[in-house]
Amino acid sequence: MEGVVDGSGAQLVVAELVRVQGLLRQLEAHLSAPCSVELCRGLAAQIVALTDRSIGIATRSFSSASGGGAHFADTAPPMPALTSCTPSPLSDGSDHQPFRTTNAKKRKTTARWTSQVRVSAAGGAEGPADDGHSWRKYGQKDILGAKHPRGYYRCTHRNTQGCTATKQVQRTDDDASLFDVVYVASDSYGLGGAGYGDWRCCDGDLQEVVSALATVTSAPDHAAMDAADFMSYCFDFDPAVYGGIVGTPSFFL
DNA sequence: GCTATTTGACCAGC
DNA sequence: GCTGGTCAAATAGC
Repeated sequence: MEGVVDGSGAQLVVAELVRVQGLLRQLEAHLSAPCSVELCRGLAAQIVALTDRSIGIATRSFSSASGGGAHFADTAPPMPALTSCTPSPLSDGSDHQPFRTTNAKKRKTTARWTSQVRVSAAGGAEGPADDGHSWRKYGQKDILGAKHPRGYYRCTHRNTQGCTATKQVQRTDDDASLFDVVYVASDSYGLGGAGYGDWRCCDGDLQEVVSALATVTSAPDHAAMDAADFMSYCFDFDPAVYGGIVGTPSFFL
């Protein structure tokens, strides 16, 4: 069996496989030492998600090159289900910047990466559905021109494991059942161009969110990624858990 | 008593 | 000086 993969697709697949290899090594290390079941489970979930994505990327590459000798499309598994992601006002092609290096530094001088999504409240809850990570609220602020205050959350493991991720949650002005959630990662642990291998936070899911941000920024063909790829990278999106991300940001650097 | 949340104050960037 | 992000003391819930 043979196939032809276009260059960008091949690069993405290779990048994914490198990540899989790294995760497997982490898992192997944990298996030979005292290990949190949750941590190992998180690593396994990441490996599964990455392999799914690799297959999906390869499938699309083969499909796009169908006129040039692709042969895998009819046998490869489908892409992970991300079809619940629909366009939102956040990705309307305006100058909105859902994923960016933040130039406007405030206080912190380290580089920061943000990822913004719009999520719906779970059953009319006060806030967006639990995203599966551990957050602790540390502040709330009325924002000029906004009808609703913005809540500030940091990783629960900030003090114990040096996890520096934060997120901001704000109810949208036009629809009280929707929330804009901004995840923020800093490069305190070498995220800036150095990959994602220096995490000390044991919250596997959160670790993946932020490490994914760094991986995307350093991916060789990140510009070719679409919104589904982005969400897949950043959240391993599970609508059953997250309560429905109704908007996926356009990819931006 | 411990942990999480609230909220006013403080600080830095513009 | 204004605004947004963070700090930290006070408070609430378990």
